Order: sequence, then structure tokens, then C-alpha cells
Amino acid sequence: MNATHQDLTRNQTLVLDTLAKADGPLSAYTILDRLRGDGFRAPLQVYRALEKLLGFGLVHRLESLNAFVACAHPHCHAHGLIAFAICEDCGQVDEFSDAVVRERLGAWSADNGFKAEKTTIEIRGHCANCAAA
Amino acid sequence: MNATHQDLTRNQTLVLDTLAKADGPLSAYTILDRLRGDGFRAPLQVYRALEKLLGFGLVHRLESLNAFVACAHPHCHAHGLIAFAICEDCGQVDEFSDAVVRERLGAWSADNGFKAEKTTIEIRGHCANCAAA
DNA sequence: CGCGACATGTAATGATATTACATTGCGAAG
DNA sequence: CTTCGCAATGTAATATCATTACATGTCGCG
Repeated sequence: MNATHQDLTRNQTLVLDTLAKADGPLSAYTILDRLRGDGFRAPLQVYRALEKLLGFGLVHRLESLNAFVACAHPHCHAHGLIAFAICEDCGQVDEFSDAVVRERLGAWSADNGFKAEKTTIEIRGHCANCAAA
Repeated sequence: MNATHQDLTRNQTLVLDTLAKADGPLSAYTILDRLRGDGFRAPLQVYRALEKLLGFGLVHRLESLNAFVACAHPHCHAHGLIAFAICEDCGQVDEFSDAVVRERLGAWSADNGFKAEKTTIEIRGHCANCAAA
């Protein structure tokens, strides 16, 4: 039942490949523009593909950027909670996960009777390379 | 140099009061609509006030909602890192902070030479009340 | 075949945010 | 007191992000 890369439709494949080839997050409209040559005409084509890809865990949405990235670790499914470090200079995104953080946020939820569905952690700042410059 | 409530301009005060009276996050355009009677005509009036209030730490932006809330603890300045639990049913937002989480994310940043400027933590889900129903 | 489920195509619109430029109010320097 | 400069404000236009509504296509299966 977990969708694999094989199950992707043409549009989903095109969108995922576009994100995978990009060196950073892309907005839905940027993806659209890059796929005009493949017949994409409307935002909805992109949003629909993204919706599925997000569900499959192959793509992440960066809320603070209103943009999307291909998952850096598409193989290890069931990665608990993911955090992103986003460089405001070069746009590079580093994806990581921390068991302790997951545990602490889980504990807070349990203590407060909160049923967590989705957790967003995004650190905006400057990566090592750019901070050096 | 830390701005106090006294220093706020008329527009900033109106926007902050609107958020403080609201029972949940408001979008910039909702704030605008609520302040039409006070002479607000354009989005920029709201965005400019919000920009300052965010800088003062009196207001937070919820990235996953594209909306804003008044800070729940406007007195304790220098609150390290803040997390939000957002109920998707009733819209209530719970603001909390966790030293261990801050520490872990800080450690990751240090290990990776990343200079963090701003960290966003948002948990979407269902609050105790709504989960019960 | 004919139906159902899902993916797709297209247009229009809604929602969020910024750019550009004009104006006003007010304190400090001269 | 006047002029300068700065910050806040006002207004219009536009850019950017996302969804709703409706029509069409594709393909497996009874």
C-alpha cells in the first residue's frame, strides 16, 4: 500500500524529478514554469501532483517559504519528525531529524491531550559556507 | 531600546489590540477588515504594523497558517524558542517552550556551523477538547 | 460494452504579500 | 523659527501562492 516510485503517474514523476534536480526549494509556480515544455499549463496540475507526493513522503513542504523540496532520504520511510535548516543566503536546505526533539514534543502533546497530526520544524539562518563569507 | 507598549504607534496599537481580542490567529486581511472602521484601507497598513510588532516580540507569525497571533507571554522577553500547538478544529493555539528542544536544535546548529536566526515549531493536530468530541 | 474510480485539462477566482511612490508629522540642527 | 531629515502613514498597483468548479480522458473489471 505504500506507494513506490513505480506507482507515480506521469505528472507526479515530472514534478518529483523537477524537485530532485533542483538545488533548493521550488515554489509551485516555478515548477509549473519548468514543466511548460512538458505540457503543463495550470497551477492545479502542479498542486495535485504535490499533494500526492507529500502524502507518499517523497516531497516536503517548507511552510516558512511556501515552497517544496524532494525528500533527502526517500528510502527510509517512517522517519518520525523532520527538521529543516534553511540558508537564507544560498537557499540550501538541510534535512535532519532528532529523536530527543521528537520525544519532547510528543511528551508535551501527551501531557496536554493534544493529538499531533503533523509537526513543522524550520530553522532559518545562514549555513556554514555562507556564514563564513 | 526594547520597545514597550507605550512606544507603539496608533496603527501598531490597533493591530495588536485586534489580535489580542481575537480568540485565535488572524490573517492580515482579516485584521484589515476588522480595522476598516478605524480608517484602514490597504493591506500594507497591516503588514507594516505586523512587521514592527513581530520585531518587538509582541506578535508571532504562524507559518503554516499564514496568520498571526498576539504573544501569549508578552512580559517575559527573551523567551528562547517558541513552539505552537494549533488545533485544526477550533483554531485555538497553545504557545509553549521547551529548553531541551532549544538545546538540541542549538546543538545541531553548532555541530553544522549553521547560524540560526529564527526557528519555527508548529504542531498541527487536535486539542484535548476537540479530540474528545 | 458500460460503469466506476482516478488522473487530467482548463478557466476563473480567491487569498496572501510586496513594490513603488506620494504625503504627513515631528524632533533636532542651524 | 525654519529647514532638514527621518519615521510613519496613505494609496494604488501588482506579484505571488492556492483553490474551486466543471469538463474530459483513461483504464480495469463485471
